[in-house]
Amino acid sequence: MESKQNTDDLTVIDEETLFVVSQTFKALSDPTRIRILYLLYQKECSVNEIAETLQLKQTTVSHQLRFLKNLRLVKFRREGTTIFYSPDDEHVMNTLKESINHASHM
Amino acid sequence: MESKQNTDDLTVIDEETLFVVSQTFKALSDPTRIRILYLLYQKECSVNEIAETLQLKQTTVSHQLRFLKNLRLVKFRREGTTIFYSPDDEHVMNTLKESINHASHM
DNA sequence: ATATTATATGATTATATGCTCATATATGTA
DNA sequence: TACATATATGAGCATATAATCATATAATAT
Repeated sequence: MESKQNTDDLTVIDEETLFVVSQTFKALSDPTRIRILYLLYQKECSVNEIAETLQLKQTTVSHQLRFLKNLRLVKFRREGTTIFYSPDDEHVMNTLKESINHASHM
Repeated sequence: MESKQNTDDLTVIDEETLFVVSQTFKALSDPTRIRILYLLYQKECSVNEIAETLQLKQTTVSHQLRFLKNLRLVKFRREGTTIFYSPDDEHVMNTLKESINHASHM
């Protein structure tokens, strides 16, 4: 782990790691994004499929997909006019699944 | 897992789980809270120790600790006028540590 | 070229968030 | 009691965020 140590032997998180980690958790901190990711985890979906399944506006889904795309948490492929999205970060998806499991067993 | 299934066999996250999970990740989505939690993971600290170590205002630390306390992510004990904080959710701390490790190895 | 369908983008608005200041509360001590 | 120290709280402000509307872009078919 990239880190510095002070005189008390405390490990300090470097700036870049702090940024990446906080951004990643921010992606998972919104109910809409969680629902989208969890849906994609189960099934590759088009934008409209996501919107219909989760009862969201198409633009809302599109905006959130852009967010997730920027963080490389989802990938996509085009088929005609339709674009299919799927998860693209195994580690983050595992974290999400684990947390959902943990929370739902409380 | 508490869940419902629709005709496409898609698991939908129940409202309560969705709330808990998103709140938990929200706690980890802020750099200041990450730094506080990571410090407490290494060493039980008083409010002032946290503030001095991380170069934060005492009030800032106190507000963030209240946030973390409400989610039961930290616990505390009193010793005179000093209050010592420490982590109180092993699962969340493991998630945080794992993510920091993962991100710092990129 | 025009129409249709799917998706993306920009602007706007309402709400949430995090930090700071001033101040309150709590404990211990002279 | 009065004072000092540690921590907590409330209000205000600046910024971030998420949803929505209107509209743009892209691919396809007629």
